[in-house]
Amino acid sequence: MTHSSFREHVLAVVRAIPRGSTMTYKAVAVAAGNPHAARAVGAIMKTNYDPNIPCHRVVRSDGTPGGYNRGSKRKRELLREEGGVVA
DNA sequence: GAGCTGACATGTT
DNA sequence: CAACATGCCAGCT
Repeated sequence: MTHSSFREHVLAVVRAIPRGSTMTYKAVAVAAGNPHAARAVGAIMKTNYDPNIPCHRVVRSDGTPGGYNRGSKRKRELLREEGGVVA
C-alpha cells in the first residue's frame, strides 16, 4: 500500500470487527498502528460516511456509545442486536 | 503553508 | 464520586 494512510487502516480494522463484538476507539487506534490516535479515529469515522464501516461497533473506553452518523440512538439499537449488551 | 476543530483517553483537582 | 484540564492525531478552512 503506497498511499496507506492511517485512516485507511482504521477503516479496514473497523470493517473487520466481527458481529457481536465491540472495540474501543483506543483499541482501533492501536490495531491501526497508532496507540495515541484515539481522537483521530473518531474524526475519521465522522469524515468517512462509508456503510461498509460498522462504526456503531466502535465505542469509547468507558463503554459509552459515543457518536454516530445516523444518531447515537440508532447505534444503541444496533449494539443491542449485535452486541447483545448495552452500557 | 498554517491554524482550528473534533464521534477520545488519562490524570488530577 | 464528578468535573476540569492536557495531550494526542487526522481532516477541513
